Amino acid sequence: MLTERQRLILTAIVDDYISSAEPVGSRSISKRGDVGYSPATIRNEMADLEELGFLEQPHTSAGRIPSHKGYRYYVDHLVRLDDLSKEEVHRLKSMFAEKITAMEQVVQHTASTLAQLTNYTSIALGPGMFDTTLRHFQLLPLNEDTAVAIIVTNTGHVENKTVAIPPGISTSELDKVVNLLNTKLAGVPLIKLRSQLYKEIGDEMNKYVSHAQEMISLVETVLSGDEAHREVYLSGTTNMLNQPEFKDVDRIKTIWELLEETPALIKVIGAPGGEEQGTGIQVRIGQENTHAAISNCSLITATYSVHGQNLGTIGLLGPTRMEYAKVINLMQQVSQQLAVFMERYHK
Amino acid sequence: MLTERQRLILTAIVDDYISSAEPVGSRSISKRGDVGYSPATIRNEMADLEELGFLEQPHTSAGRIPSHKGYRYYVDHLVRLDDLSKEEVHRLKSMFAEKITAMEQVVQHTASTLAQLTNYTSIALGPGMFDTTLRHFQLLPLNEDTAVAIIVTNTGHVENKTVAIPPGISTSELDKVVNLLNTKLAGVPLIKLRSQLYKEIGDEMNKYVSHAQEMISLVETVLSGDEAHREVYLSGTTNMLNQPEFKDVDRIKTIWELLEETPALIKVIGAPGGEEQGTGIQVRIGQENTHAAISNCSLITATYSVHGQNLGTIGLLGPTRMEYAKVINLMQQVSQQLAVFMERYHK
DNA sequence: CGTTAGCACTCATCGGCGTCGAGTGCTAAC
DNA sequence: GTTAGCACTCGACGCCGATGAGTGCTAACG
Repeated sequence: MLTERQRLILTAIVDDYISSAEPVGSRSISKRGDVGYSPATIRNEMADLEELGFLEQPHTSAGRIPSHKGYRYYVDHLVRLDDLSKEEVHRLKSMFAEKITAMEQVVQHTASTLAQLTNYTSIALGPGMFDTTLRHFQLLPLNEDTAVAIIVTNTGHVENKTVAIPPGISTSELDKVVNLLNTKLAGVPLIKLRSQLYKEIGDEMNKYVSHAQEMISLVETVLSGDEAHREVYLSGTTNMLNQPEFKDVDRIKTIWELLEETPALIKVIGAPGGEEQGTGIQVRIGQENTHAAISNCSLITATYSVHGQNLGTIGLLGPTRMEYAKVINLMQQVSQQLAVFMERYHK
Repeated sequence: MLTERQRLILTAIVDDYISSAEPVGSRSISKRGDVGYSPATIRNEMADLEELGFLEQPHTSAGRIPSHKGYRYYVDHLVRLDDLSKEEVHRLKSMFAEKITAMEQVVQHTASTLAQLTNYTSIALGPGMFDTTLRHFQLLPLNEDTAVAIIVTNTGHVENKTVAIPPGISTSELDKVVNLLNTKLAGVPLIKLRSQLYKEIGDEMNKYVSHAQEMISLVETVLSGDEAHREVYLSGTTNMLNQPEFKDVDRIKTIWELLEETPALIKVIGAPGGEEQGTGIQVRIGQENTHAAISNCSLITATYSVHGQNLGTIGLLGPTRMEYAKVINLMQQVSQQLAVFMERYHK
């Protein structure tokens, strides 16, 4: 579709613009050395590229900047993934070489390191509970009308919730119920927990426990909402402010409001988008993002999974003028390392 | 120190500036009606007030704005606390009328409501563990080399941490240790937990448990760091961007970096400052704040406590040009309501 | 003697205007 | 096909002068 020369020039323009943030003119491309043509020739090609929709001009007498389509073509066909710097490799390795820690911590730490290495904002979606199972359930009374309920999953995730104890229930009855739950429901996937509740232990409850109905609804309260509950970790949010495209407060504001809104964020980061050559890395450029607030941002995401089961996502958010080569490269590395870690962790 | 008329004029200027964010001139004060003097007279008084350090002039031919000293005097002597609006009262009441929930949730919810009502940024320092005691300790193996440790306090707070199990330790031994800890250390204040560890159970461990040393250091790992660990909840961070004084990106940046840095934030919010007439409300204006990033902000904090024991703090951060009357009023209400809630909660 | 009207003065803001220069598109020559 | 040359466009920048809000001072007023 594009001639070799056009690809060469487009690459040069995108690279230039990524590092300078200013419209790039024919003269500066010509001077770079890697494109051996005069400004005039380059100008002709640039006019063609603009007609084809890969470039645009902020105003008549300015240089060109890549359009979304231009970035997309660049990411899909032109970007060259050079090697990571030693520092980057070191930082990544050391992260996964640490002592055994909770899965969530690793994800969080990874995201924060990515934000530091790239100077963009990282958004990490913590592991979901799709295939996690109940490891342990506990109900600890704090006083006569309150108790704290604790759920531990096989992945080591701990959820807790304070609940009211229905009046007239003794401690021994609570214990009985908790024991019943642990023996009958241990190993059951969290998402099936509520449906299994009646099936497995409804009868026994009615037989052995007074106030059975109250107890069941108590347990239901504890379980409710937890399936959908996902942690979102943000890091490097102030990095955004370093980018010249966000020197305007209004633009920051809409983005920031999105970042504060966890559910919207989950939707944004989870949406499907352009996939980068089957590596699980997705690149969403500008309006390819579902949310208007980041329609002039690019979001690059990597998912982490175990046994083919997608657990969560790590994303990097920056301007469309993003260092795609560096970021995609980093993401690939991280994705691989995370996969190894998860395999080991889940055994 | 100031004449009645000076106080009247200072009040008018501060009020005006708070609502308009622009230097206020003699003419506009005169026109307000509540100060029955001509612009000329007011000009004379303004010159005096400036000489005394209560006002300053951005440039020669502009109006006056309050200096830090001016704000301080206003807050200490002039501010009039009018009644809260019905909506505000309603929001506050409904917050504490909710069902029994975890203390942390109430604090968090309170802070977020304050941010919404005031359009400033709220910073809440979660309850510390000063007088909380150990309610329950648990160690759940996830696989042969990892376990998740859970600590529950008498206030219903749950901490958890994933730890490595020293090789060669059986499940039954773990159980033995956990039981020992629960029977011997339940009710012990968290801050004394580590020191009591050796005293109370060192002997028994050595007697009944193999690998005693490893087990003790395992438990120590679990306990380490938790005493100092405080949750910080932010809310309404984007509200900052609505203030005209923060339309400049650089200023936002330094503030935001502070907000991202939990330990620094704890220090800032916990520092002592000007106290408002013995109500526990503290007002820190401009450079009274310990951190340079917020030297042109005001921070108003209220502490919540139980039995005279200070548990945590809720703060509101805004420009020095803050609606002191409204905010102080709200804070007083919240502080009282929180105290009642905590009393009830702690019983 | 406190208060106020009058007036000259200061200074930030804003729109208009000319200059500058980066970059383009077109044409003609190589 | 490539490139030098050139006229043209247009945003950025700096320099006015006008405008107007606000001041400080002085003199008059009750």
